[in-house]
Amino acid sequence: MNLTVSEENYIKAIFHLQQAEGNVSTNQLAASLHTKPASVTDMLKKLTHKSLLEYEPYQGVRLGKEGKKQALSIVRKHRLWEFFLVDKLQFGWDEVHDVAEELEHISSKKLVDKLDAYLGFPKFDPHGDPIPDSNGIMATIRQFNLIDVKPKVVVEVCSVGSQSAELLELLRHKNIGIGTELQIIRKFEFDHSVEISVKNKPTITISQQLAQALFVKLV
Amino acid sequence: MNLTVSEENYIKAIFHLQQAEGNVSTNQLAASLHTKPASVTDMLKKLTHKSLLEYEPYQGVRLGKEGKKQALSIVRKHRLWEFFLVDKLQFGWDEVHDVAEELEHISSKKLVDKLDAYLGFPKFDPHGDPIPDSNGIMATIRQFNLIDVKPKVVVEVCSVGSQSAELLELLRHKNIGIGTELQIIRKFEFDHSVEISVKNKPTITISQQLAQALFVKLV
DNA sequence: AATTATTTTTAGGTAAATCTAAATAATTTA
DNA sequence: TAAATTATTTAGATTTACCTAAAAATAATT
Repeated sequence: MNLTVSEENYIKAIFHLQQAEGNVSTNQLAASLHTKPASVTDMLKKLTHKSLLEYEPYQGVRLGKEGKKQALSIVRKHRLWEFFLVDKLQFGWDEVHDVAEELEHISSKKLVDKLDAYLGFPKFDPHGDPIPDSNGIMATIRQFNLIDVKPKVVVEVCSVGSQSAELLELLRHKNIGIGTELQIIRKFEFDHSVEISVKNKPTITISQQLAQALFVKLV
Repeated sequence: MNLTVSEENYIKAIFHLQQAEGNVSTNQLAASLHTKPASVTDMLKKLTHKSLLEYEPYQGVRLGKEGKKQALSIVRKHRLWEFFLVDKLQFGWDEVHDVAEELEHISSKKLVDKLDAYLGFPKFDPHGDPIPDSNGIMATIRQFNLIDVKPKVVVEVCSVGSQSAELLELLRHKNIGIGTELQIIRKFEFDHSVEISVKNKPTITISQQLAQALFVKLV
């Protein structure tokens, strides 16, 4: 099933809007895609014809089985590229979205799977959203990037960004591992470093790079 | 100047066909782009209107100043992505072209420059073609990837693929450096390893990975 | 040089993805 | 529930990048 960039963007938008409730409305889609309702209706008909959607005129739309599969593939690519941009190319976590919007449409499955392996099969992207694996399965508990957590909050480390030797060494040195509880003390604007307290011991400071590699959940 | 994917493909095709002689013909372009001459004429008019080409009806076409700049930018992206795929994602040098054809159209300049830095500012892609730098300047002497050189040929090492510590250590161990002369003895199909003789000493065997990291010129 | 062959352009048409304006269905409100 | 409002669809155009077929320009050949 080969989709155009435009078709992929519709599938992705429906996927994101569908999350909580059932059907997605034409107007919601038009707003989300910065297009007009009439254009949406056209595309819904086309994608329904391709068996990607379940759509009844005037009743909104939801993804069909094949549509879900396609959506997960696009989301997987988007989030893997975001991870790559932050972890390898030193982009800030807040400047990767637009580039990933372009990269997610590169079609090679082999590329995506090799990228995934190269990155160490990360489970969460730099915004804390789960990355579907090559079978479309992803974690359900939402995690946060440590750098996004507000001061005073207590969190528990769930996973780390990559399995690189350098990162693991640094974590051991700082006594941080999966399951470690820590409290955010304060954040410094200048270099985005974060002051934390691990297991109620004296505070330490960790760099922006390290904070971005830690995924946590609220406790 | 924002170009569509199709426009970029025309600019790139003209760039490659233009290399030796002066003007590129409509038929040449049609063949190269797998399209029809009539379509080419349409696009040539459009790109001329955008001041990218110098085009006289029936006289063929060549890139203008702005067209050259755009072409170099596309070629730069294509070759950097090829380098990335081979050097980081472990693609074979012969399976990267199609994926790079897609990646070269990603527009972010910041992405390309960061990728360049991440790769260690390589001067040649995995096929030995020079990679333009961010100002569009590239090496003029054509180099070959060692893995492409036929048995019996004597070559001189010109540059290495990356500056990684692991690669440099391996090269020191094998007594290979910039300027080293070596002869290709034979190549093994099974694992693509290459038997070579360094400075007329007894032969040694180098892996596919190492051979792909070495760029050489004929002596 | 005149004819033939080739190349290139023009003219008119198609499919994808968009648009505006008008018509129709669904929902809300008085 | 009937009218008013909102949401959605239909109808008809537009733009981009293609196409085919025919006309025009250039090049090759006798």
